[in-house]
Amino acid sequence: MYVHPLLVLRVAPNGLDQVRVGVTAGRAVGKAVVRNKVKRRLREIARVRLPRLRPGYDLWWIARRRAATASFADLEAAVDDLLRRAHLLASPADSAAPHAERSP
RNA sequence: GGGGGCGGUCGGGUGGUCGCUGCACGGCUCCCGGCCGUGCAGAGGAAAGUCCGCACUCCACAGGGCAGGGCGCCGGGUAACACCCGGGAGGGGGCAACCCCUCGGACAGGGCCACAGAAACAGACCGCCAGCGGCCCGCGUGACCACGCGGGUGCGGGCAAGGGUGAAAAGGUGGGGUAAGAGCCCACCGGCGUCGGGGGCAACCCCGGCGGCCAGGCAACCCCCGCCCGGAGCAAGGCCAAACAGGCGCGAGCGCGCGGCCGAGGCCGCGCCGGGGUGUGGCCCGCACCCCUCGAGCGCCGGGUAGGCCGCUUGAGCCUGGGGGAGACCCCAGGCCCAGAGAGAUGACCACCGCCUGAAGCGCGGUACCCUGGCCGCACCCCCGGCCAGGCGACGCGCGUUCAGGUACAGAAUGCGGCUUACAGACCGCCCCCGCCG
RNA sequence: GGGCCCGUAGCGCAGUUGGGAGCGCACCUCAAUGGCAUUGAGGGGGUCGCGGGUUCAAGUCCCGCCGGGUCCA
Repeated sequence: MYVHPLLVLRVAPNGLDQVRVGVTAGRAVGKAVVRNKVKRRLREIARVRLPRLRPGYDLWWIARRRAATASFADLEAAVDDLLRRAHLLASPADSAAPHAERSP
């Protein structure tokens, strides 16, 4: 589990040769309009980065309260920060294995 | 020009790149399924809150009643409503246009009305009034004892006008009447009841007559009267149906050797041979695993979980035109198909335009004040006053180039009719008030 | 999609035949102590979640909103 002021990222190996992504925005984020918007933005950000991700893991993005007022660029920066810290980018320079937690 | 009232409409647009959901067509792939391409469509006036009413589905139900809940002036609209329209009565706000609130019953009964006050629904505290009895005080006649008048006090009565309390106290004014008074009686006014006439479908309104002043409030306290309501909810409900468990059937050794146990004939473990089956694979061999009567595996059956499909979007539907009605609304004709997701589809990055607010800019109008010049008056000048011309211009209106900011409330989940709540702003029609000009 | 409960002082809570807004802790002042704690005496502090309505009078009754919690399918 990796934590950022805007987001929480949980990672678990899925035993497949692909990446699966889930997005959550709970009631603390806001009303339905705000929650839907945050989830749409997170899906878009994850979709663009999909081909650059290390396969074999499930990614669970959880929006925190301050994500409701964050800009799109702020969310992008948060996602990139968490991906880097989780060693999930499939670049050859970073070859360390991600620290996967037990599946909940 | 400014401010306001009522009714109604809209609530961003166009284009590009990368993406999402559904449907149709075409293509690819070995089936299930999936992929690619093209085209079309893809959130709201409140989709919201879930406060009412329906449709729909399942369960229950002969009929009636009880309990519980809701509604409550009259007429109309509607599938129905606690909604809507029109009207009525009472109360309130606003100069006005107009807006808001209330609506069966208090002689069917029960209950409550704090504090204050005599009394809160029935009466007498201070009072007012005569009568009776003794005593006290004062005044007058008179000899201090008697008599008369007035006052105080006591007793049993009459009265309800005045004072005072309170949110609320037995109608108001005037007159008659009385020991004092009182609707006790009379006139008028107000209210109630009733009768007659007129208007209105009705609630109700208007006019006239008569009657007696019989007399509080709260039913958003219980209650009474009238009307309405069976329960649950699309996770309703229906269809298909893995895995595991269950039932039935089919189903290949009662082989050999070694070891152990004991009731001496079997049981258990291991190995070998044979056979059956599953997986891998296009098929055979091979390999791995399971089983051979305490049974692997296969087939069938019922209920049905995970999961999938239907329900699921053609409907009290939308648009246009015509007609009826005061309106809500209804009728007719023609045309249209307009989201259907399933952790829940509209996003991201721009470009241009639109709308609103503010600042600067330009143009037009230009009264007051100020500056300059000229003329006139006092007349030699200054000062002062008046008139004319020019300049600067608070301010108003218009224009649209520039810059900055803003562009709300809010996301369908079975559908529909209402109610309530949130909302940047824009537009249309009618009406009211104020100011200015003609 | 339905059912129920709560909101009162800074915090935790009472408040029924509708008429006084209260209790404990905390806070302030004074006393006691050399000082602190304990203790004793006194005191301040409230849009009763918000807005309407019924009533003479509403924390209490009725209606509509807002926030929080909980249960069932």
